[in-house]
Amino acid sequence: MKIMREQNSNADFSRTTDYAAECACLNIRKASRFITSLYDEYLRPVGLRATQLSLLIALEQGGSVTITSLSKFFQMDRTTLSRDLKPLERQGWVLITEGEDRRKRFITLTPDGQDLLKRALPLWEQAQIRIRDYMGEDRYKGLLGQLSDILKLNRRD
Amino acid sequence: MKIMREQNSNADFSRTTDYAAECACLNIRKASRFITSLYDEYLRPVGLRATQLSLLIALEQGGSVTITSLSKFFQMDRTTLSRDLKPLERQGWVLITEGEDRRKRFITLTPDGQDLLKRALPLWEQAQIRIRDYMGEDRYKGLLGQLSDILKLNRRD
DNA sequence: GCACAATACGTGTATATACTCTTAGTTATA
DNA sequence: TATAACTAAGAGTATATACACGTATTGTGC
Repeated sequence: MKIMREQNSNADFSRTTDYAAECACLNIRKASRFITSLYDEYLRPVGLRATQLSLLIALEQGGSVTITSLSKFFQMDRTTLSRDLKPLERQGWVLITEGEDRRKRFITLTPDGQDLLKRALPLWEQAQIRIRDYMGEDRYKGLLGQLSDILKLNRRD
Repeated sequence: MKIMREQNSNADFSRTTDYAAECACLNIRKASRFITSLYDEYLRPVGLRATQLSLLIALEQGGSVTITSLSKFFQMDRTTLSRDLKPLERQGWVLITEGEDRRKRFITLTPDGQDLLKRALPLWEQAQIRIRDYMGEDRYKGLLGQLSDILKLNRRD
């Protein structure tokens, strides 16, 4: 009986095309999942995730910063960043201390965190090269440009 | 004392530029966060998140499908999809039933789910228009093309 | 028909994400 | 100076994400 048209794994998503091909959100989330898993894979030997590496790098180069300022840099909710820091603190890679203004908390990279970062950066470069070589220099730069364009829509400063 | 160079909120991330400007993962995650929050904002009146809307649409147009086949369509881990469905099931928007092959579970959109979808789609269109108008038709299409290029790197079929 | 491989799925665990509400501390103002 | 407004952060809750491991079911080769 042809009624049970989809009672198998070869589902027909063809009519989904409009949405699937046009939705910026769906497509950027798909790409984000994939890219993240690729970077995570490269970073696995040192036990870091992509997001965590980005935090360590920002801390190494930004010095001692507050949670709110770091969250602005990453254009990320403050409470998200706060929770992202927890595993890093537990592992002893970052240190969170009180400021003179006792509302503020300052985050600092520890020596252990710096060591880890030294080991992680070459792995990051490999992932970087993988994507760049695959896409080609021009398309890669184009992508980065467009991603940065999108974020400009968010500027409230 | 100039030692306390960063003991304030105006942290200097300038030297982070190399990484921040070049890392595909960081930039796509930032853009993904922003785009997602934008779509979520438009969808809030109907109590749907962007990811959830994408699931409902796929189900409406794909019919009754298994978890694994749906996860492949979204290029998403099977267990992630499984958990994404939980809130939708709890709200009565999708129904999960056993197949003849008792390993399989078939997911179907309920009438309530269809109603919700009808109310949600116009909101999705508004978000869609927002981004498209901002970027311009050409850049928008370019972005979608590049996101889809990235995913081709993942093809193992 | 049975042993083994392959398939489909769930659970446990951990990170990533953001909204709402609350608390504590600081600054501005009447 | 007392109070209101503002700023910085935490906690509660809920969704999104994926890996490792385990279990049940089905298919296959002999």
